[in-house]
Amino acid sequence: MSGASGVSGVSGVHVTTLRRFNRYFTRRIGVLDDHYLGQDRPLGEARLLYEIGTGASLRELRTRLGLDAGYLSRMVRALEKQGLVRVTVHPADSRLRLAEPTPAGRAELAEQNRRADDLAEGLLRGLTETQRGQLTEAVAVTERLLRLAAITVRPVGAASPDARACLAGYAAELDERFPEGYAATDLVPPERIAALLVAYEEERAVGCGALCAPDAETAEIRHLWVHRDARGLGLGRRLLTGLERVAAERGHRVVRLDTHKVLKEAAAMYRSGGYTEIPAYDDNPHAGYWFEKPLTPAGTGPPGTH
Amino acid sequence: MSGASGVSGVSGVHVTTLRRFNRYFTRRIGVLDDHYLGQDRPLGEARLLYEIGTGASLRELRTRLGLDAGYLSRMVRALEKQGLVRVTVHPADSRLRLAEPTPAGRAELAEQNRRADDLAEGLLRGLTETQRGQLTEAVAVTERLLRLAAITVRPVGAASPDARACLAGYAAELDERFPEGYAATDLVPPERIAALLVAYEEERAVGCGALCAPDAETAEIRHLWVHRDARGLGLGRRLLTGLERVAAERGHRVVRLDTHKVLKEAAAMYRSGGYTEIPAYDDNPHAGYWFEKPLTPAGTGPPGTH
DNA sequence: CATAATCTTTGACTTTAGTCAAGGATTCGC
DNA sequence: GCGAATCCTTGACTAAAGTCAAAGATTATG
Repeated sequence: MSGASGVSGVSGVHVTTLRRFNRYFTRRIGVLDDHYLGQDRPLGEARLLYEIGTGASLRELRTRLGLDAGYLSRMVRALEKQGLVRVTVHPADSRLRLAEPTPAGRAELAEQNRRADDLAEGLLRGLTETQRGQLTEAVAVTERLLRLAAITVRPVGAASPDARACLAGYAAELDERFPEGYAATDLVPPERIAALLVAYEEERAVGCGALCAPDAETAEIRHLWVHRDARGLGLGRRLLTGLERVAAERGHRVVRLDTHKVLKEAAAMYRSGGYTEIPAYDDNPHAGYWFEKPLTPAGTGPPGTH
Repeated sequence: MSGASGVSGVSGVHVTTLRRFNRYFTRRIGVLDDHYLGQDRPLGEARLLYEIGTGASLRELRTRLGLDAGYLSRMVRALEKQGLVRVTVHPADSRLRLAEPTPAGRAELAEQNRRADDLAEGLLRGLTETQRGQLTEAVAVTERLLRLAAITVRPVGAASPDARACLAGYAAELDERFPEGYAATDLVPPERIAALLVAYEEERAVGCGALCAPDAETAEIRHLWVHRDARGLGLGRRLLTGLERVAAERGHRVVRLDTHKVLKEAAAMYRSGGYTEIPAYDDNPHAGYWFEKPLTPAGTGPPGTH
């Protein structure tokens, strides 16, 4: 029916299988879901209540649900009239409104949840325990890969808000994990960052990696970090190879990096990514391993995803 | 958040994973899909055009899409006015109307298809070839298990339309596969069928199996069949065990069956299901193997899915 | 501190989606 | 061949979903 293989190099089998699944899934599960969750309530309101969850600003809801401001305003008002949510002014910015569920709203959310659980249970009840395990496994793999596929890695200014947010997240996490702690002042100052890549999952920054250029020959990778929510997807590796490509494009011939003794997974990733351990090249008090890897000149190999 | 494990015996991990996936998938893919496929057209019309495909009766469309008759009638009329479909009277039954796409409609369908392909390709492009393979595999397993979970097996009168349709499908297929052919008159007449199970996938009969009772001691399984579209799901086994349970409930102590030399897969399934080959117990000209299996009395073991 | 930008509300719409019931045209079942 | 059932159409609605623009209240910015 549809073309066997596009110019993109994506095989037609994959496209066909994914499309068939998509059709099947949205038709069967999506429909059920909408029908049961909404129950006596218009779907829009049910979804809105769900997204409000334990509380959210209208602005957030507007972008998350992609709704018109006027439409949202009215729906929130409707939920408020039904006694399901309470709307307050944001304490710091009084242009913003915050919506949070009342006890009645929470009860309704719990009921929504119960029904969704029932739905899932009903589905699984038709399978043997072995099959349930297989389904869970397959579903987890699917989700992981779909998420990974949706993440884009882009170069970003080192002083941009997304970059700062990621670096702050990085520092905060290291401060937790390092016995000696980690201060924001331990970060490389923006002006010494030669390039910075940020990974975006649906416009949300979920990881970063910086490149410094101590000299023309050598590049140094620093602050490679992936947000907790996006771990286990293979994103660290993607950021790493992305940084290597940038370094190669800029004419560097070798890339080096260090990592803390505590971060065993990181060290393992570097080793399996072609890095070899070398003697200390600086006196970074947080470093426990130093690695380097020769770069193949830019232009070799296929163009990567950007 | 949600209960760890319901009374149903379905573990909470499975429920949670499935729900999370459902949420993620419908939000991310479903939304995209609707948005792209519809384009300038209301979703309802786009979906209708899609379901019309190369042609379909309004009655079929109505049940497939679950629409109100009046609503459907008007939407079809709208598509007709836009020059996308043509409606004709069914040649055999002039109550029925057939809708088929005009060249313009076909062009629009092709465009829909192209966009859906693009969407899937765009998704897959973010993955390595290995990952694409993993995704395709995981997605296939998921679909297979979700389908299987949705199939119900019910006892049905041997003369009911569903039963007749299945038996006709069975006969037609055997006629194709047996070198000596198979006539509808080779089927067991309805009055000699003691019980008949039909498997339903969303109200469509996709498999059957009959039970005869030559004597109080012995039950005989016949006409076990699964529709092509529903093969590879493990449905044959489910019908088989269902029939065995019915036989046990009726007090039979042994169940027997035969199968054609050509149907190697069937023989393999019987063997792995606890059947042992025995000498011919009748002179069925189509039989090549004869099997039997002792039954454990009813009431033993957990109650099964009905 | 004026001006621009942001966030929300409100009024006035339109479009989509869907329901219900009456009735005409056929076909089925006895 | 007659009544029941089936399939479709039409009229008359309702509710949900969504759009657009104007305007009020704040907050950011040069």
